[in-house]
Amino acid sequence: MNLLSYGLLGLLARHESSGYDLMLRIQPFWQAKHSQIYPLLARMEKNGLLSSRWIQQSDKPDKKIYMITDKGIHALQQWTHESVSPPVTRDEMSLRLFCLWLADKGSAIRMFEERKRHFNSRIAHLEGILDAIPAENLSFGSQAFSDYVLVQKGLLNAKAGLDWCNMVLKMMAAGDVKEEHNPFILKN
Amino acid sequence: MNLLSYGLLGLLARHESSGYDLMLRIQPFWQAKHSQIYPLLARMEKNGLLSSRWIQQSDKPDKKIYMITDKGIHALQQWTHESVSPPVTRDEMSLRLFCLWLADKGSAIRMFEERKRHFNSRIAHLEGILDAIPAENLSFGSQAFSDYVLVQKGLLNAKAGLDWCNMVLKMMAAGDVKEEHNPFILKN
DNA sequence: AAGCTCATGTAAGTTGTTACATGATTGA
DNA sequence: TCAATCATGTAACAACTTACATGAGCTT
Repeated sequence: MNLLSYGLLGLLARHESSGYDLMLRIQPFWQAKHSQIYPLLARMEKNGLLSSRWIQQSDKPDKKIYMITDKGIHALQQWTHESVSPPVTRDEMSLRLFCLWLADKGSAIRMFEERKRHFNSRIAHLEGILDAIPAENLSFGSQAFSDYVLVQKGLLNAKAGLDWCNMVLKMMAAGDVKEEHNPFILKN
Repeated sequence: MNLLSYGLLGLLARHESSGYDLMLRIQPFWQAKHSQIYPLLARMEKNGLLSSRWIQQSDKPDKKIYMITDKGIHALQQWTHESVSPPVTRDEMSLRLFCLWLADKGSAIRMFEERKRHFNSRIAHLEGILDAIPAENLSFGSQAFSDYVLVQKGLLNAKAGLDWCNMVLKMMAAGDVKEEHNPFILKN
């Protein structure tokens, strides 16, 4: 039982869905390809955490719907009591910044503009999800509250990233203004 | 040549260092264990991107110092021209939030408090790095500018995460206040 | 005496990516 | 007609983690 499998279990605890659908639902919060998800679901079913049935569709390909079992619910609740491991972020851009000093300004600007586009589309996507969350009953035990909290996590993060890009672009535009007079350089 | 190897190349372009030191230097921005770094450095040396020499130490174990070769510098500069792939974040907490609605409030609060501690220690660590960056010559081509930008990236991110934790904790403390009157629920 | 830091490596296992494989329907 | 979406799977490979292995010096 790895972290991804608990994520899938958490999604299936809300409502049954196909592997394809799970892949799409988990995407914004945990990147996983279908080639990782399908075998994992099969293994989880073999271990009795899930059950499945096939749904025939006339217009689209048939699909396999997974649903969580009592054993699955139990495993999920056990997991809730364990401590959470710290986040792992692997961002090529961080590594790129190690050698920003030997890059030309033009390609640096393009890199930050590209990252701004990334954050803007992520913000748009998450705000779309946010709009779909029912505003009534946003109290602790509700699924809407879970969703709200999770989407805000991504949203605040993406906005911080966007702010950072804008800060850096302004600093680069300010050019060779001496740092004593540069309003962008703030230690704290 | 994977992303991590470019990261190591970027660090070695500044100054030569040991595998152990590289592991520590890369840690705050890309989590990698020594067991991944040592074989990678050996492979990079075999491919002519790095060279190495042993340094004897009397008080501590001997160490192997790697330095970047001309071929390594060239590879690094090539990489600078390629497009940057989007960040990948794997945070168990996001998955945990999928099923926040079936957790008890007490363990939820503990989870957020733990995450606050994580962000606080990360902020303290990054501010330590920030203080070591020379404030003079923070203009584009300098290593100090690279460092400043990179540390700000992590810092703004951690601060956004901390704000998010505090927001959620306040929402939970507000309890069953109806959402129309709850000042913490803001769409946008 | 026990555990941490420094220091380098290997072995075995898990996780994640890319590519292969198929095939109908819908929209540009 | 070309590409995308829906839908499920396998195979091969790359990336990453955990555990094994060693050993001196320093701190509690």
